[in-house]
Parts: sequence; C-alpha cells; structure tokens
Amino acid sequence: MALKLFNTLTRSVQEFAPLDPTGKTVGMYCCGPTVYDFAHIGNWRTFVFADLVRRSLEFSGYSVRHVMNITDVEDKIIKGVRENKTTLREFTAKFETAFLDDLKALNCQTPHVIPRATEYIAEIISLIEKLVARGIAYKAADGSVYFSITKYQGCGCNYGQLLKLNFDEMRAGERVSSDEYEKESVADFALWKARVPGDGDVFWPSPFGEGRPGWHIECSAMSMKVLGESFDLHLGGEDLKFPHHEDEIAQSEGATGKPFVKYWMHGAFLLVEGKKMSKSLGNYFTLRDLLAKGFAAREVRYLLLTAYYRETFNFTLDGLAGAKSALARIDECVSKLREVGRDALPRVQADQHVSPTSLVEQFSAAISEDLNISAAWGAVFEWVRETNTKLANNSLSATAAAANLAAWEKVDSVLGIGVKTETEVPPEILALAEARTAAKQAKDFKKSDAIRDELKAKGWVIEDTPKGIKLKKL
RNA sequence: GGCGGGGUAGCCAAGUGGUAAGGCAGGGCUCUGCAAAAGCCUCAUCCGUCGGUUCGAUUCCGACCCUCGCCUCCA
Repeated sequence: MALKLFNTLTRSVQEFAPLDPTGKTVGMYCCGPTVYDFAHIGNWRTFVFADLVRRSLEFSGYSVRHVMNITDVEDKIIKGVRENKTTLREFTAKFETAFLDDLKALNCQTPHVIPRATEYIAEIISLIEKLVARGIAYKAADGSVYFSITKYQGCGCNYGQLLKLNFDEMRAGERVSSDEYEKESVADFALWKARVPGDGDVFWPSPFGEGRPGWHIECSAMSMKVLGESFDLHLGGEDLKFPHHEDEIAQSEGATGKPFVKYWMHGAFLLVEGKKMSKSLGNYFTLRDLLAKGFAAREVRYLLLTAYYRETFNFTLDGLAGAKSALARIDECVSKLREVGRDALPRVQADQHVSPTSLVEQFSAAISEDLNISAAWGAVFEWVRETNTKLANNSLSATAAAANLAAWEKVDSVLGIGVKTETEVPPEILALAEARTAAKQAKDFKKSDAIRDELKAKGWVIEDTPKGIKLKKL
C-alpha cells in the first residue's frame, strides 16, 4: 500500500516517492537535541514521532538512512559550561549520554548516523564560505557572518517556503529588541558568531575570525554532508519550521542551487495538563521524572503514540495511567497467545503463503494514510477483543495463535511497544503465593484472602486461572 | 497585528455528504469459595454557536464564540 505523508512544503498529503531512482533507499534527517539539559516529554514526542516515521517507512519496504544530529555548541550550553566551570565536551557528554539512554528506553531505533556539530566545524565553515562567495552572506562590523535574506531573494530564491511570512506585519516591539547585532536587516540571521569574552574556551578559528557556528547552519552542513545536497525527508517539531528550517533551506539552496529536501514533516506541540510546559507551573516532565513515578518507558511511548502527530497533544498523568491499563490489555492478550502458539510460530513465520491477516491489512491501511495512528490502534484493539473471545472459548489452534502472533509482531515492528518484560518472582513472593494456595486448598479462605492482600501490598497481584495461579507485578 | 492548528461522550481520541472507530473511567454480566489491572457486553438521537447549500451535514460554505501554537532560544 502506498505510503502517504503530509508535506509541510506543499501543505498537502502526498504519496511518498523517494529521490532514489530505484525507489528503495530513503535519506531522513531529524533535528536532534541541544544537549544542555535532560530532554523533556515534549522533546520526546518529537523523537518518538520521528521513530514512527522511520519504522513506517521500513514497514513500507524502504531502506532508511536515519540521521539525527546533536547540537553540542550553542548559547545555553556555553552558559552551562561557564556556570559549571567545566569543559564543553564534559558538559555536553553528560546530557548526550542521558539522551541516548532515554531514546533507547523509549524503544526508538538508534539513528544510523549521529553527527555532533563540533565535529563538523570544517563543513560548516566551507558552507559559509560558499555563501559568502555567492554574495548571499556578509561579514558585519561585529566580526560575525550573517545570511542576507534580501540577497538570497534577489537570486530568485523563495524565503518563506514552509510558512507564509510577512515581515512588515511582524510585531514591531520585538523586532527592535531582537536587533542587537550589527545586521544589515532584522531578518538576517547569524551563520558564524564572532568570539566574545563570555564564550571562554568555546571558539574555533576560521577565515572570518575566531568564533562559533550559528545554530541553523549546523544542520545544513551536517545533513548535506551525510545525506547529500538533496535528500528525501527532514523532520522536526513544528516550532522549528521558522526560523530554523526555513533558514536551513535558505542556506542549503543558497549554497548549492539545488532543492534541499523533498518532504518536510513536523510533529505538533505537546501540552501538559492543558498548558505549555514550564518549570514554574510544575508541569515540566523529563522521562526520568515519569519513571521515578513508577511508569514504564513503554507506557510513555504508547501514550505519545496514541495521537495523530499533526495535532496538539495534551499529556496528562491521568492519561498516562490510562495508557498503562490499555497496554496491560494488549500484553495480556499477547501473552496468552504466546502460551498457545509459541511452538508453531517458527513454522508459521517460515510459511510465505500465509496471507496477511485483517489486523495487518487494517493496520497498514491506517498507517498509509499519513500515519493515522489512532485508526491503527483501533485495529489493534479490535483484534485484541476478537482474539480474546477465541482464546476464551478455546477455538484457536496453535497454528492460528501463531499466525496471530506473527501478525502482531509485524504490527509491533511499527509501534515498537514490545512485550512486557516478565519480572522475576522473588522467592519471598513465591512462598507467599504457595502458602495462599495451601490455605485455599484447606478451604481456609480467610487466611488465603489475607495473604492475597499482603501480596497486593507488596505490589503483586495474584490471579486464579484454570491452569493455576498467575502472579503479576503491579 | 500577521500566519496556522483545534473545538466529537466524564476524560483521551479517529472518522464520514446518508446518519458516530478505538482506549481509559463508569455500569452490567461470566469464570471463581470470594476475587482480580481475567474475559465478554454496555455506555454520544449526536459531533462549539448561528445561518446557508442539499432529499439529507458532524462532515461543504459563511459569520461568530472559545482555545492552542508560531512570528524571539525552543521539539
């Protein structure tokens, strides 16, 4: 089924067709984190969205080359280095490691290339030189190099591809306050920031003098170096459309004269408890904060994946609790399926003639429509209900169960929810469970119920099933 | 002020010119000694408001109200 995606560039849903003439490989770039702090739940929405895009492309049969940068030089980082009296590398390494750990915890596929801005200074400088040579960039009196939007437009280029811009209508008050550099025009942006005393040791030599790269140029330089001057997909949060992405287009197309990116995709914003996240409102969560509250990373992933990526998502702790329950329902079904069909699974998976189940068909249809994840979950839960009914009346053969498992695994290759890791039952808990069973058999229900309560207090739920007891960690 | 999203059951959230997926919570039931974060069933005469087009609109058009975001570092 052809994959359709919304392209910010054309403001329409388009059938995806890669630049690769063989139609197989896809180059995908996602703006990564600026490593000055732990990533928060809003950041994670974007990265989980990017992971969904990548997995959906792979599900559709493409071979994806996924690049995500690390911005490891920038104002807030320099401030952090100064305040912590440390080095740039030491400061950023801590947050970079934490970010990659969290990314893994959320079961996001690791990008194939993770370039750091500080390792691409040479590429950045040469890109700026190209722009200077073409007359689109200029060195100002303060020693910084700026991109001239007027000159760029003068070459027949379009500044404002991702959204409509009207500089005359932009709010006057803020224009003045933002005009703190020696730029020729307010809209011009820095490509190279001249060294200032506050930068400390953070500077590099360049033909324009000592300094450091501007934020926008980093992504242009890294993405083109790794994926080529024109590539397929560029993702990011919607707040990056302007100025970041617009400037990337301007710098890249201004330097190469070629179209930069074919499809731009933007993930919508995330609110927490209906409000924009902020530390003062107490609604600012990192992944670590949520894990500390007893939630699992896969529950967070599930919740972030319940809503359509193009719409604002309201993240709430109640919602997360609901996500936990919903996920438990899927886990229960898959685990029962595994009991029945495990042995037949390899045979079923090896059999190429097994036709796709309605689960896979409905799921693919939903994903193909610009990643309609809500409809995709709808298909999953309908399948769960049907499967549970069959499991309950024993009408599912081992082969049929295995076929269902195989279908689930295919679907989960996109969802990335995985299975709940079975927690090892501690001997103490097991002993209590056995004592309860003994009391039950002796018809001492008072005692057996007391033990059940005790187990619950210790965080374990015990269930009686036709096949015996079942212990579950809360 | 400019530009762009939204307003669908208690909450979250799809969708369609022909009468509303799914999840959570709630209610009922089943297995059970009793239970269960076990399973099944049920749960919007109605899709912000008011007009218009239509045989028919939640879905198209217009106006209005509310809300969120971007325009400045920001996922």
